[in-house]
Amino acid sequence: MRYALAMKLDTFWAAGEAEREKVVKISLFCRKSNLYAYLKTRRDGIAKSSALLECLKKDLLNYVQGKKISFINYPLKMDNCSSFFIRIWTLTQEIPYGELRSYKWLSERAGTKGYRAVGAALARNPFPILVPCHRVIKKNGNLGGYSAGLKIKKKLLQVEGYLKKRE
DNA sequence: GTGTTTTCACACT
DNA sequence: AGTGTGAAAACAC
Repeated sequence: MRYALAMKLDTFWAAGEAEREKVVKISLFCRKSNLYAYLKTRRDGIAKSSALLECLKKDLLNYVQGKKISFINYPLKMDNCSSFFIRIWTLTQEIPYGELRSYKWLSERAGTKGYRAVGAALARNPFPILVPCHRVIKKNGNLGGYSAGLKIKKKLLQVEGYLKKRE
């Protein structure tokens, strides 16, 4: 059975999907209409919610209010993904709350010079926030990209205290 | 600043 | 098996 839950997180929206006590996917949207469109496409065969998702919702709501929540203990469904992607996502999970790392740092950690391949792996991260890819930015200090839009990346960095406000 | 090269995994054909 | 494309980096002007 597959479960889904949608929620408003301060300035943006999120949907979570779970399956057998594992998180399958998190989706972030900057507009409510995008969330609705997304839910519409995957309505059939999805039950309302689950204990795991309710717990996650509570944590996420606390997180966007500035509490130092760790998502490291949430079981994530990463099988059927390439081992390279899994390695990158796992290393990303090790970045502590309140710290930034560069794509280069992640590459070296993964033992590769394929900086852009690392970016591609983060671009397809199915678990934004839980796998804190927003803490990975460019070496020169620019933000790099974000799958759900830079606006949300900025917001998350703001929540964790890197950015004062603005932009 | 801009332009070019290096670098790698992945999705295409 | 070959080609193009990135959420990058380094180096050259």
